[in-house]
This record gives sequence, structure tokens and C-alpha cells, in this order.
Amino acid sequence: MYICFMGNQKLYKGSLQTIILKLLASHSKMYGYEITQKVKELTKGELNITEGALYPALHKLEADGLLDVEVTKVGNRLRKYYKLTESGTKETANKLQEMQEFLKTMQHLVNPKFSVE
Amino acid sequence: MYICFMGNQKLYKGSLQTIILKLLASHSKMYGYEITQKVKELTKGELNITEGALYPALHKLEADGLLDVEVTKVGNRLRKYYKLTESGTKETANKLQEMQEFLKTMQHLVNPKFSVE
DNA sequence: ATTTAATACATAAGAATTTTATGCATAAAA
DNA sequence: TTTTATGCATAAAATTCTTATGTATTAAAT
Repeated sequence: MYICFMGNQKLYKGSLQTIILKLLASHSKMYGYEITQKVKELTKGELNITEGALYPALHKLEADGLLDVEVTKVGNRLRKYYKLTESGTKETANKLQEMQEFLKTMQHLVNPKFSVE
Repeated sequence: MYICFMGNQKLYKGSLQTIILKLLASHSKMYGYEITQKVKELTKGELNITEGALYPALHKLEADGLLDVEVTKVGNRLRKYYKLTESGTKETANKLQEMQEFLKTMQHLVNPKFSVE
């Protein structure tokens, strides 16, 4: 491990919450480590969610009442399964809509096909 | 003025530099206020670049050698025209590519058509 | 058998970028 | 003549992330 150059993270600040919420909308329950692996898998390694970003984000979403947590033990190891609350499900819809508007807007701004006149 | 609720800004942190660089790639030279207006116009009011974000960003891009500045006077008012340096042009290409990869990745993650399995 | 890698959580310092709130000043419009 | 638009700027605070640690269990590799 020792040294680890990630190159570019390519994760724009503010998008992590949305990613977590979306995953939990599709999977009903997931634990932290599982989320990092799933994102890595789905993006073919393009997006690497670091633990230093993930765990505080999960704690915040829980504190904001968007996630419920359920601690389990697998063998001798802890797992904290998170799932959307009712309010979390609503907020997920909002965040997804916001994200899609942003994506459309940015697509329009940066797409080389349209030289911004 | 006094109070101003913007609702949602929808600007993900890290994207402002790319927006500025892209605009300057299409317009050869622009001044700060012009950039805020152009972004508002192009995005139909969806994106509002605040001055508190814009000016520090311009200063940083200049300090990093990506922008050149040329101060002019129009009537009795200052204008600071910015344009890409050679190194700025290269960096613009990188940032645009990064942004497009991000957009593609996020599109894939949040698109409701694909339930993330 | 033992070291390394993977799994699983956590936090804290620092960096980067933005919001929000000001401030100053000129020109145009109501 | 007051308000709005134009045009720059900075500073405090908030947010969110990176980087660096820390602890501990389990599986895989040497």
C-alpha cells in the first residue's frame, strides 16, 4: 500500500450523496464497504469512493434522517447496513432530478459539438 | 436586493473552473461579469455563478498561468478581460475530457432506465 | 506457518471550492 | 431621484473531499 497515486478522482464535490442514495434506492440495503466496491464495479474503476469520504457521508445522511442503520455481525466482523427511510426515498428523487438537470446543463455547456456562441 | 433565495444552486464543486475555461475557449476573451451573464443565458437561468465564486476562481486560474488578463476602461468603468494562455488551452482540453467522462459515468449511475443491479 | 491482501469500520487534519455577506463605484432606467 | 444593472473585490463560514492514520478480522499467497 504505502504509496497510492489515484491520478484523477473525477468526483465532483456534492455528487457523493446522490450516488449513495441512488445505490440504496436500487438495493434496499447495503453496507459501506459494499458501496465502495459496487461503485468501483459499476464505473469500471473510474470512480473510487474513499473511506474518508464515504463514512462521514453515511453518518451525515443518517443524522439527517435519510438513512436507517442496522448493525449486524458476520462471523466476528461488524457490518452496518444502511437503507433509505421514507424521507430518504423522497430526497433521493429530488437529488436524482437535480443531478440529471445538472448533467443535461453541463452536457450542453461542454459538448464540443455545440460551440458555445 | 436585501434578501435573495436562489433555491438550489446545482453547481457541483469543481465544475466552475471547467465552465470558465470552456467559455474562454469559445470566446477568446471575456470579462467576469460577462461570464456570469453568459452562463445564465446559456443555461436559461439554471446555473448562477456568484461573484464570490467567480472572481477568486479567475484569480486562481491566472495565478496558475492558465489565463492572461488585460485591463481596459469602458467609459469610466474597469473591465478585466481574460483569455486562455497556451498552457490554459491544453488544460482546457484535459478538463473537458475529464468532465465528459464524469458526465458519462454519472449518467450511467443515475439514469432511471438502468436500475443499478 | 507467516506475511500480505482484502474486508470492515472509524476519525482527524488539511485542502479546495463554494456560499453568504459585505464593500466600493459608475451608468442606465424607472 | 431612487432603484437596478454593471463591474470589480474580499473575507468569514460552510461544505465536502483528500490524505493519513488507527483498529481489527479473515482469506489468500508465499
